[in-house]
Amino acid sequence: MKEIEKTLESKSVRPTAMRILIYKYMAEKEIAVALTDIENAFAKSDRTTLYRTLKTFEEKGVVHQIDDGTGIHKYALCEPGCNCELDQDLHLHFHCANCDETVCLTEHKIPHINLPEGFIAEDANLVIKGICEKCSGQ
Amino acid sequence: MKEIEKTLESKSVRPTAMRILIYKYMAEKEIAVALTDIENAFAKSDRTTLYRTLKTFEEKGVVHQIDDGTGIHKYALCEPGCNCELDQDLHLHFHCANCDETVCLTEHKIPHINLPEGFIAEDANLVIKGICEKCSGQ
DNA sequence: GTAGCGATGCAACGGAAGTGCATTTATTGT
DNA sequence: ACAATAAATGCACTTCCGTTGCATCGCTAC
Ligand SMILES: [Mn+2]
Ligand SMILES: [Mn+2]
Ligand SMILES: [Zn+2]
Ligand SMILES: [Zn+2]
Repeated sequence: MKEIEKTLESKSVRPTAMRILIYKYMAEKEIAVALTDIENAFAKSDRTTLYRTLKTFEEKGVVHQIDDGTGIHKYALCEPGCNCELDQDLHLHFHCANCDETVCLTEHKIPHINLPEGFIAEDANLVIKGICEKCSGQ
Repeated sequence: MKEIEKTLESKSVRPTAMRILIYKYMAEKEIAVALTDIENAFAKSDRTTLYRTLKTFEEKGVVHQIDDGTGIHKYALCEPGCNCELDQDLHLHFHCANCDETVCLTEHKIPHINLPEGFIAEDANLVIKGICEKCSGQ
């Protein structure tokens, strides 16, 4: 518990009760979560607060936003040392077509791509869609 | 003109007036287009028709849908020989942070990725965000 | 204590995707 | 050519999320 407070404070995020709960929820889940997921997990919660909490978390480098192609914004906690604010932690994401869960594959970085003349890369997003380990049954 | 009709018919899409117009519009643009773009291009057009036209085009392999991370569905004509229905034409896409335009880089295929044990890949989406050739000024 | 600022909660807005159903237009069979 | 059938189009409406405005609450500093 104190652990979470320290983490938040180290990223200049005031550790309010709600924020600690959200952080804890995301830490327990090992998959990317959507705003609606959190909303459903906490009966007594307001969507706006959750929305702004995630926004703050993102700005302060507590979480990173994931676009897995479903059209729904998902979020996952940043690993220690993740520099995703600087687009320096370009790991790929896997979205399961069966269970709809999305996971970070933090060990798998996006390979460097040679672009045509004139194109300048600043950020990259690579999502693999398929069947996850849980659903493939092994 | 006859050319377009033949293309559509070869993909079992009836070449109606509207469909030919939309196809022509997409062929002239060299970038991915959103439903709203088409809507604005044709003053006298109904969104539903455009929506369903794009859906038909996609199902029949005339266009492929692009998720460039903006949250807006975009579409581009399939190159001749593109097998994107079968997830066999995994080229990457480039989204310009400056002009918001998205282009297909059909020559640049998504590199093969080794996934952890148990994960089965079926599809992939790679979007590079940055500054396009037009905006980088060369 | 009180002034000030950040966090929270409620309500409402907005864009875009998607659906139901009536109408028009094209195709087919006689 | 005509009727029957199917496909395409148009209008209205819905839903889902993300987003914003504004009032209120609660902590913190002076
Ligand atoms: Mn991630
Ligand atoms: Mn493309
Ligand atoms: Zn799964
Ligand atoms: Zn550009």
